[in-house]
Amino acid sequence: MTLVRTRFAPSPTGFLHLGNARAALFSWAYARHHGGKFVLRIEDTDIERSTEEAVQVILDSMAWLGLDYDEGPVRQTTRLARYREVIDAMLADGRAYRCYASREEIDALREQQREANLKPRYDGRWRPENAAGKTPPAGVNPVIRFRNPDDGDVTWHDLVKGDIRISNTELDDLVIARADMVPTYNFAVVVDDLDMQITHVVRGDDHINNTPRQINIYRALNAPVPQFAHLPTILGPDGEKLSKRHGAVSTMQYEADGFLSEALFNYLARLGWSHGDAEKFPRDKFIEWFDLGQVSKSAAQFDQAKLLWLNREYIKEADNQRLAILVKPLVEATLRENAGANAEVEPIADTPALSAVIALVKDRCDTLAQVADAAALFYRTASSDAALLAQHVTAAITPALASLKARLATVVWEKAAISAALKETLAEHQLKMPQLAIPLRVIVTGQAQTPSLDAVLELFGRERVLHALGSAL
RNA sequence: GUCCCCAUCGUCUAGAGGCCUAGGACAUCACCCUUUCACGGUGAGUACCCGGGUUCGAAUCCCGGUGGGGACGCCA
Repeated sequence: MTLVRTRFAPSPTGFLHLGNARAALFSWAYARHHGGKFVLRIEDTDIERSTEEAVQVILDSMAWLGLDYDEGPVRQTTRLARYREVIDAMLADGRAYRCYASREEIDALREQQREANLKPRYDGRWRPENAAGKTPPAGVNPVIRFRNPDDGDVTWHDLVKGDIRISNTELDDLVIARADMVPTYNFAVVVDDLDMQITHVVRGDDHINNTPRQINIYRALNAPVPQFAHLPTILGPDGEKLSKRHGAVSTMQYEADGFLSEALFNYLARLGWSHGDAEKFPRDKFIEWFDLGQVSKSAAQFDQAKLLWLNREYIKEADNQRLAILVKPLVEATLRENAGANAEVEPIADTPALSAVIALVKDRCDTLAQVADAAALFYRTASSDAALLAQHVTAAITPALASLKARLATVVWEKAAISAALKETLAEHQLKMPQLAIPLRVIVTGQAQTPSLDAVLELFGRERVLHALGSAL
């Protein structure tokens, strides 16, 4: 029984969108489930577009989601000599050859084929047998092409999609090294997966069409072919493919938007994979249950509403101290925003304790951003809203408010006693709770809707409540 | 255009020939609870793409359409 080794091999050319993140997640889970190893490789052979920032984003995203790797990150640009070595060997015995065709020439060929309703394919014009009489044009650095088999089929049993067969007549001699000798994707992956002894290649199904080319290279290298598992695409809310230029959102954006990483983890795990009726499960259950056989074959549409539901669920059960740490900067940002851009805003007060505030408000929040908004109420000086006051604090209710104020001045300051004071006032003035509660909310908090009033008053503190009542009456 | 992949409620999915008058979850709607807003509880509606086979019997197997997605780079 060979050890399972999987890898995640993103290219650092922008942010890591959800499709990539899920490929990483499934690849990671497969290795973890089987007690294998998970390798991170940075595919940075596209030197033009690869950036250091993008590498960092990949690292950050994986760390946030808790996808730990056993080896790497290995950068392809550090392995150039190795690719060169393999290419030289292939060149030496004709498994690969130099092609001197210019880009313009190839473009023209493709154009011509498209017009004839043919699939654009390289025609083998610099294959040794065709180039016999030709002299390489002076000053042209050739690209290296892989000599693909001319006939026969390439077949493999995909662990997600099942048996797939593609005819070699559909393929052509692909470029494996650019004119500057930097290898291209299809070649570098094979050499890397080989050298890193990857046993299971788990990746997006947009790579299905690359797979037969890669299998042919494995064969040319006389190397064992790994197992392949091609995951279905994640579609955006509009049913379009998620891509960097179309509606895709960076994984880290979800953190910024107030999602808990366990919620995104769970959502991504459940998107395109299932375990019976299980909807909400922790990461260790996912590892225990995960297998490629349960991955669905068809593309899945991203559903923000369901992610929000999971986020709400995880917020509800999250430790309040932990939430307080995550939410504090958001509350301060909200206060700063309310105060105006230039205003000095001090760090939020210690009383009431942020964790206590969060405990009270979190039930009604989908995101940490909403938690912060709700919590900010307890830390800003009540901005009295004249219109709301006029609407709710009528002459009819002032006597009751006054007697409540008197009671609150002496009552023991805790929820039950405050509640009792409210009820006594109601009885005395023959009122229903909403008749008193809403004006009081408006006076104390500046808004008509808040969590349970007794709890809100308790957290606001006697001083602030009496002060607010004093200025309103 | 050529090739490849896919097809169950609006969405994610369960379903491996009879257990399916198709189950769960999100969303929606209704009712209940209620100190407002929420939370919570109960319930409802909504789906097997179409057409042919195979079979005593098909959401499940086969073929053909249709629809969607992907690939066809000196990108990955």
